[in-house]
Amino acid sequence: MKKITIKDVAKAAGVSISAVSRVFNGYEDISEETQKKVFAAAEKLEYTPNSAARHLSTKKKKIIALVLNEINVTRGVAMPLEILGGVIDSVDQTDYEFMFIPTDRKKQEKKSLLQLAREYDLSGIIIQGLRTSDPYYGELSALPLPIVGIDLALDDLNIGSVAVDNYGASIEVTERLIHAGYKKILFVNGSKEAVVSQTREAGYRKGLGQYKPHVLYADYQEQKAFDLIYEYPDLTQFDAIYAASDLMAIGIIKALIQRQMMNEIAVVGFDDITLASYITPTLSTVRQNISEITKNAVSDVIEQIEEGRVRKRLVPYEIIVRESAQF
Amino acid sequence: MKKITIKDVAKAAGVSISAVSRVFNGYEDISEETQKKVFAAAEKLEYTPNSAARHLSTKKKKIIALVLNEINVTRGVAMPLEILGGVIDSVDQTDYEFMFIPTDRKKQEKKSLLQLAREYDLSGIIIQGLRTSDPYYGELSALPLPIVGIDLALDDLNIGSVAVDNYGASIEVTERLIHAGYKKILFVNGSKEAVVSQTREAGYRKGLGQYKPHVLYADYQEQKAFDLIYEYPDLTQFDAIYAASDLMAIGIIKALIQRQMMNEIAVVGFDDITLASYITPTLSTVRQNISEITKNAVSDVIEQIEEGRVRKRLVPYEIIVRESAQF
DNA sequence: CTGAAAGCGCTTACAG
DNA sequence: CTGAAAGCGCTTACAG
Repeated sequence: MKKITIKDVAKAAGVSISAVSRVFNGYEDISEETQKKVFAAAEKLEYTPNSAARHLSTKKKKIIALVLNEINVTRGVAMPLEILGGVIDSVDQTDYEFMFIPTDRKKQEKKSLLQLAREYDLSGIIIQGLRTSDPYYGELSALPLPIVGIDLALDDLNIGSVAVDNYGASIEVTERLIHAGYKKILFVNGSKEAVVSQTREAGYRKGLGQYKPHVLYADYQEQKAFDLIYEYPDLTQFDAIYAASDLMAIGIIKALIQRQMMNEIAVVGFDDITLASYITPTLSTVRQNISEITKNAVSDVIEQIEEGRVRKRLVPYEIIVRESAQF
Repeated sequence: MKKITIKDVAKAAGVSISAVSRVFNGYEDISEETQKKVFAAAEKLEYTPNSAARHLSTKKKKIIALVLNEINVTRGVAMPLEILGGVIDSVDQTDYEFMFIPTDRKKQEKKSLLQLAREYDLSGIIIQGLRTSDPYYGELSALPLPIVGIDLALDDLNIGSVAVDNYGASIEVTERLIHAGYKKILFVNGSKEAVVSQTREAGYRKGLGQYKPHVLYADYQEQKAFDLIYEYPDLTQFDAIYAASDLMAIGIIKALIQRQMMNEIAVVGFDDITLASYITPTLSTVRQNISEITKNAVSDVIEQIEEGRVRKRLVPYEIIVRESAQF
């Protein structure tokens, strides 16, 4: 493939490469005639400035990276895709460049976040899906770089965060269940390492008040949640099950149906994934507004980059009542 | 954020920058001692070669880009995510770099594929989600660059393609329906512009043989498919409906249930999205093996880059019989 | 085995 | 308003 560089355009337009560069960067002090010649030549040659060269020579870079951890774990859960799409759309409306950096445990061990930031001259990072046990998690506080975590509750005041109000939502779910007469509530949590898990569990415990907590862990997996409930010795001690994710709630519903106990136990999930409204019975759950989250994440990193202000932001949730739990 | 460059490492290690570069690029003719000093210095400084500088100065670039069109159209359909994850995993196992380029109509109009390729010095492109009406679609044939389309049936022998055998699958679905006694089959297609739509429809027509085709279009939308079937004047003229996507099939099932006709009409979908096995009745469909598709797409672009061989590849499908159609 | 130097394709003070 | 030149951080023949 033939390379077309700024020199080719300059020659074709009969001007210097400085002139071409200035035209492409929207400088004001360029005669209209030069602009026209440059654009004409560029168009004819299908010229685009080379990204690497531009990045290398430009002073103030404007690149926001979205670092997504473990995106391909669960088939059928489109949340990382929604986040990706949302962040892309938001960044597109600014003059920042977008960069997508998928990661996982192995990659984290090979290259630190700081190295990643240096490698690509990042201006700021939005990161999602981290567990407390991830290498990047420990690195966060020391990072000399604007950073916003999604679903990441760190006390560190230098790290931005945007998350649905997991704590408040869990309190409300629990309290409403209690008010509706469900006082023996089992909480099926994901993993102890996920920050969201901890927060949701804390809300559940808070919401319970005087009532006794019961917590099991199913690692955010439908099958594990199914097994847990299917094999649980004495389910009659519960009248409601609140799961930290819809997928686990669905596993629980299947197990309850098998055990013919769906009528005796209410089930509430979290996320409002697509499946929630398609299964039978339809699933009551807490909806996260992903596009609200991504919009804020982007505007917050930019604010952090440009003004240094760090925000801890909670995005409102919505409780969706469907067939699996009336409360 | 302090920049650490090759100079800092060279100074810290007490060698020239050439030596540092050679060590990082795995050259053989470097004394072990130099290697150790360089690695020690690099580690201490958390140095990583700057990507832009490296790209600019290196001769043979090795970058494979995944261009995904319109990723955020349908909530709950995780296929683009599966493709993304699959391509990332495959590229990770090679010495090529991965780059993600999301696009849409507007972006396509602003920057051509050729310009994109030049901007990032791409070695090869994997592209998915194109419709025949997209600007990039028309550009494909003239692109002087290794390219593999997913779900893209172009006659052009210079463009690689990997796709499930849409034609064969549609023939088999149709023929099996006929053999099972369903001879009045309605085909609900997506859009006329999508290449996959055309291929699936062709298979349907072929499989019908002597029987009469009936085709409607619902733009791959559940709601449109629902409306179409819900309002269709005389459904008794059909005994089966074959939809070009699961999502439309689900809309159709909902409409048939509303009209109390689910028992009289068999429904078959395409894709095997997660929802297919969760709805009631569970959906018979054609499964695409996404990971097989992505694996082949990556190995095919690389083969095209390195050896110039272009493949047109069909990946096997699997017909999944569930409750909505026994055939 | 090692270093000095040219060059990758841009941007941006600087001088005119 | 315009061009020549330095510099961004690397890689890679080249000479030793």
